[in-house]
Amino acid sequence: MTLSKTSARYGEQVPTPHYGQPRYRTIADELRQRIESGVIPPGALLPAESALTAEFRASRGTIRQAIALLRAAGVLVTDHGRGTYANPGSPVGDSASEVETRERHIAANAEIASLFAVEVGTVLIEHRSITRTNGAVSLVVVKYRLLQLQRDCLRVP
Amino acid sequence: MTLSKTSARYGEQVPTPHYGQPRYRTIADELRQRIESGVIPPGALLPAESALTAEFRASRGTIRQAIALLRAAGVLVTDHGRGTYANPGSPVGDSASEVETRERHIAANAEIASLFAVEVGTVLIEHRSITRTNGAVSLVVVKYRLLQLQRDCLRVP
DNA sequence: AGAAATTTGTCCGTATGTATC
DNA sequence: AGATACATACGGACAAATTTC
Repeated sequence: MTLSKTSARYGEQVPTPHYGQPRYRTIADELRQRIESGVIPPGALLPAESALTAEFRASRGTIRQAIALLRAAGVLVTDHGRGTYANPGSPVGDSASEVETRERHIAANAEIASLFAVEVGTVLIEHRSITRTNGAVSLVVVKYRLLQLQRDCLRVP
Repeated sequence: MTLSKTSARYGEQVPTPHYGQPRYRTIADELRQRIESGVIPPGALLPAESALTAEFRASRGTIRQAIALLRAAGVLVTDHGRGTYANPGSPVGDSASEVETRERHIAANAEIASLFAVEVGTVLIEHRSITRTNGAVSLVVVKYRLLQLQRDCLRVP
């Protein structure tokens, strides 16, 4: 029911709710900014997870989720008993972009239905892809395709 | 070493130790095999996380780690309140297909505006792509981009 | 070389929010 | 509106790799 804006700010303890951005993404953005701004130079070790836990007042799992995000983006590298450090060999370091995708079934509206030459209300697959560059949404891609089962593509073992 | 009694076999449940492969990877391999072997056909929903928890006798976090692995590999797709299913796989790309594209400027509606975090009515670039396979429309892709990128690349070293 | 401390890896259980059916 | 299912977050425990003493 679309609750009005709760004036909850981060930095304090949030029980569980994720307003707007989840906590781990906020932390990831903060860490990436530190790297891009030079606070954490390339190759330098980040504070230990236990330290980040204390600083961001988040659980270790949440910190690790944030780190995993940046590791997947190639921004960070982690060695087992050693630590996590800023990847010295990141191409631009700046244009790190993450893609978030999502698929769902939808009923075709008039516009889409006419494109596919099907009846309005026909179930289609909608594939959404949101690309964030430096944390900001830079590209949105929406794909539509028919729900028909594809007998043409067979998996090879 | 010299501790020859590290065996906490317990029969079925492993308390914490990870022998050889971590548990979540073993589970991921098992799930992948089910998909490739056809036990879980493309597009079919996987059992819910709660069900997998019971079947593999693992915690939900571990199940989710396994699923995340396959999702990153493009094997699985997850919808929020719906479920996780085997990725139907590659789009068409089968027989002769033609692509028709068009690009134009549009004003952001409420939905798109919120995604980009801009005001409704902001001018965006819309790129449409219609793919016809054997004459019939099989795929429609709509991309949205900001008209001006904000202070991204092009940094002086 | 060995032992302890540090740090990341894995796993569990629980609670609550949010989206979908 | 209720049930179901995924998402986020917390806290604790132990394992494994590395560093330090």
